[in-house]
Formats: sequence, structure tokens, C-alpha cells
Amino acid sequence: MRIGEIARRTLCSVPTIRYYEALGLLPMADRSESGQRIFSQKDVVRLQFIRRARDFGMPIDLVRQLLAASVETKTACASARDIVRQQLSEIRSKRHELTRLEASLQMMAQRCDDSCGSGAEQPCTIFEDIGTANQ
Amino acid sequence: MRIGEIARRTLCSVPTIRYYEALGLLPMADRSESGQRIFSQKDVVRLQFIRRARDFGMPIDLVRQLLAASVETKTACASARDIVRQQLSEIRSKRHELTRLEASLQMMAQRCDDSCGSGAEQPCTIFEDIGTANQ
DNA sequence: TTACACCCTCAAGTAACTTGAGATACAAGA
DNA sequence: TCTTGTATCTCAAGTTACTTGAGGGTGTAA
Repeated sequence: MRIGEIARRTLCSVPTIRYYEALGLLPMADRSESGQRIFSQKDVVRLQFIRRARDFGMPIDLVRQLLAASVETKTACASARDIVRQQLSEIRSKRHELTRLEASLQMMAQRCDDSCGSGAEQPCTIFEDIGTANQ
Repeated sequence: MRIGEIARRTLCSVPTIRYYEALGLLPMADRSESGQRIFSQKDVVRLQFIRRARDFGMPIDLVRQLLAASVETKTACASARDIVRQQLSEIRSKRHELTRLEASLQMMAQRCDDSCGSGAEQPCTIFEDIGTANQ
């Protein structure tokens, strides 16, 4: 498949895919006669892995370490496991934070409904708990 | 409190706080006699909100819109509510995704333990696991 | 009063992309 | 076959959101 197709399948942008290739996260893609990149199913899986890892905040350098470890033997496996463990604990606290953020937004939405829905021309109250800005 | 203290409480770095002030996300802080910034509890709450929003991936400009809308009238309130609603639904799906990811990472760590611990000199299976997870 | 962590400003650097310019490639319709 | 439109190419520059470093003042405890 060409770059546009793998982009659609992995939800990565086209320039991002070329960028990852340049960084060495993806192997240099095969080229068609005319020089266009040709990707395989293997590339899809690898790119999907990269995108997921990036989506939850793993820095590229760490992704690179994991990718490297994936083809190595026992010792590398142990280091990959450590990286995964580390990420696991970070994800847990992230999810906790997300829950808190969800709670504040929910409260804001409710307050805003009350305030906006009242028909009164008054300042929005959704950020009362955040304090006043811009002054 | 001084900048180091608010940094500890909000888990923001000191330069990041100064950066947010420069961008106008935080009001210009009061200063001590000698010119050091002095923050209040209000700033803590506001900064905590900003950090959570950023952690979750809300761009600064969107955070700014939300904060700005908080002092406007009815129309702005309604648009702020829409932004909040939108973000709320995105947060929910993100949290679900994180939950799934946590589960699969947990599984990987376990499998890696099995694989690494077995004493066999075989490639680590982590990459395959993540690449094919959740689809 | 000296030690040391903390604070200041301003400039430059970094990570991870994104956008733009200018040129070639492919697929479908007139 | 020609045209039109979408996809692709490379390379360079721009963007976002910080982080780091240089050079220098501040607060406090021993």
C-alpha cells in the first residue's frame, strides 16, 4: 500500500510517517519504480504500536528502546519489561488525574447550564472554582 | 507562597509557571519587596486545572478560551459550555482507552516475566502484544 | 558571614511535529 | 490522448510547549 493508505489505517498523518522513517522508528520503506513508498502489513502493525505508545505520552526515545528490545534476547526482554512496568505506573496516575479533570469539567458544565439557562445576562460562573483571570 | 512551593503543590515546573504567566494563562503574580513572585491558593487551583487540561492534551489556546470565557456574558457562557461538553466527551473516551491500555500493559508485563524468566533465549514478545492490542 | 538552596531575567535549545514550495506520479473522465 | 484532480516526493522553515543555561540577586540557618 502507499503512504496515504497506511496513514488512514493507522491514524497517523502522512508527514508524520515520513518523519518516523527519517528518525529510524520505521525501516526505510520499499519504493515503487517511480520512487513512491510502499508499505506492508508489518509496517501497519509497527506504526500502530508507535502511535499508541506516543498517544499515551511515551517519548520517542523510549519507543525506540522498546522497538530495539523487541528483537533482542533475554537481557533486552528484562529491560523492556522494566520500561513497561514504569509506563504502567505512570498510566495509573494519569488515569487518576483524568478522573479529577473529568470531575471539574462536569461541574463546570453543570454550573454553566444553570447560569446560561437562566436567561440572565450575567458572567458565566463555570470558573468560579478556578479563580478570575485576565487582570 | 513562593514559586517553588506552588510548583510542588501543582506538579508544574518552576519555569513552566513563569511561562504560563508570560502567556497570560495565569495573572501577573504579586511580587514581594525584592521582586519575587507571591502566589495564592486561588492560583494553585487555577494552575492545577491548567496542568490537568494540558496533561490530557488540551491545547493551550483552548485552555485560554475557556479561561477567557469565564468573565464574559451569556453568549460566551454558552460557547464555553459547548467547549466544556466537547472536552468532557473526549476525556471520557480517553479514560476508557487508558483503562484498556493499562490492562494490556499489565498483561504484557506478566507475559514478559514468563518469557524472560523461563531462561530461554528467545525474542521478547512485548512488541507484538502492543502492536496488536485493542483492535 | 558564609553556605546554600531559592529566586530573577533573558536567550537559546529541544521534541515532535506541521506547513509550504516546487516538482513528479497516477487514475479517471472528455 | 489529453486534461484534471488527487497523491506523492524532497527539503526547508515554522509551530507548540516547554526546558536549559548564563549571569546574578535573595532568604535563612549555622
